Amino acid sequence: MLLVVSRPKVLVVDDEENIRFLVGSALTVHELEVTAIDNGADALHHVRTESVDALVLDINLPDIDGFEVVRRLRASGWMGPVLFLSARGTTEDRVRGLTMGGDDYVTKPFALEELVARVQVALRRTGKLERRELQVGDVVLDDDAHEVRVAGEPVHLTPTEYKLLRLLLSNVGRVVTRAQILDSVWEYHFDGESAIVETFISQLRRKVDNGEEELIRTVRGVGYSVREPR
Amino acid sequence: MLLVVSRPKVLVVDDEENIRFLVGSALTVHELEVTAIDNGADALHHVRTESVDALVLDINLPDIDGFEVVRRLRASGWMGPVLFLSARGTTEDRVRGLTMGGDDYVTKPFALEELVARVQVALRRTGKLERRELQVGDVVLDDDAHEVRVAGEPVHLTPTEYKLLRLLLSNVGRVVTRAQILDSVWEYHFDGESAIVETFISQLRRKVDNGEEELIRTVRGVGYSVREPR
DNA sequence: CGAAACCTTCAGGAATTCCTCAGGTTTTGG
DNA sequence: CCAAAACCTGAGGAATTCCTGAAGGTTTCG
Repeated sequence: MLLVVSRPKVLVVDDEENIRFLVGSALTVHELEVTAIDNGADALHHVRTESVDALVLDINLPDIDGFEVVRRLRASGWMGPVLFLSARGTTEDRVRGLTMGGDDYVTKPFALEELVARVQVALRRTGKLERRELQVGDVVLDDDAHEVRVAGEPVHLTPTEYKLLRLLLSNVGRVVTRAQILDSVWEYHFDGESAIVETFISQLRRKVDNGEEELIRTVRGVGYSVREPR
Repeated sequence: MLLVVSRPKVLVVDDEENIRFLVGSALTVHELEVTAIDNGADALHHVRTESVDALVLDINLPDIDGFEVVRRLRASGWMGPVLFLSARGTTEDRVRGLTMGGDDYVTKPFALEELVARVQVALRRTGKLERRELQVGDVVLDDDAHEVRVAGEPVHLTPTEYKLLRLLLSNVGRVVTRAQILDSVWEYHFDGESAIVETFISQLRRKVDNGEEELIRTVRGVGYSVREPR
């Protein structure tokens, strides 16, 4: 059963088709609902009539300057976060002045991953994006805090233990093979004879498995799995 | 449902179109309600008939000198804060003499960021804008006073230490990676080999971390985080 | 210009984490 | 029921990561 939570809505405004496509794709892949517009006037109209949670906005637009777009939006009461895009050098000083506080800016060319990350940070700050958590039973893995809690109590895991638990939890109900584990947690592509997986599984169980009902199940000859919570 | 809180109103008076636009944009983006006027007479009229919480005022106006504008406003009982703009050198001495009673001045060319910050400080002083403080446990970072207090006692931080602490506190409950730190506090996009983050974390801990329960937690292999207060 | 404050690098040492090994336990198949 | 296979787990040295003081260089301010 899948509960579809309404996803945060991001409006991307840029006159370059190319940028719109790239940024739009990247954001969509990361579970955001994206609309793309190529000019300031339509963008203004869209924000005012639809609900928009965040704005990615080029400064050099064909009609209305990006700053002016934000100025007008603020004047009409829209308070959402804005991420400015600008070509390096041209407007850096102006941007710097405008982007204290909640807003942010990145200069082209930029790394898509970074841009996505910043949009997500902004959305989390405004509460539009929930925490990235994996939960099974009373074990919670919080990717933002990079912390694991068992029955509410924080439990300390080493980086490798964390990666392993993360892999298992994101495959609830499925068996993860030893090869998959080696491939994903370590970067071995070979395998063969190493008890390293067993060693870490063992440590994980000690830290995370609270006697009652075993969280990590051994599937003999195959790998390990975490059972779905009833 | 949207609750529109009334925003502080700022009047910008300058005869240069360019300045009006820049300053106006910067202030609007930062959630202030801005009106822009290009001469002294209209400015006088506006302040007297509308409600204005703060004034950004060029000294060299085409009609009435900026000083004179303020003199008359004070005479008619308007007590709001004034931020003078002046070209470097020309009137610095005179300004200095006039800006005792809570007013302030900046010389052109100025950084927008700085100007916005000063307007905000003035508005907070007069109670029109709430204070921005970040607090976790008994550590308080006061952005207006640019001051940090631990258990009530002021603690001196260098600018870089301050930025770092600010970054950590504004991401409570979330891990800030070493890369994010370098990106945000320094402006490195490159490298990975520098103990500089560790060095500053170390100094910060010495100044801010009062034995009891560690404020800044090391997340090995990832970065640092400040845990939410329980 | 000189002093003070600040930033940055470096290096030794401390703390943590990784990973192999070896011996024990459980499961499987005949 | 037995033997082999598969798995579990503790220990300890090696490797990595982090901490922190000191020293040199830079900037700021009077």
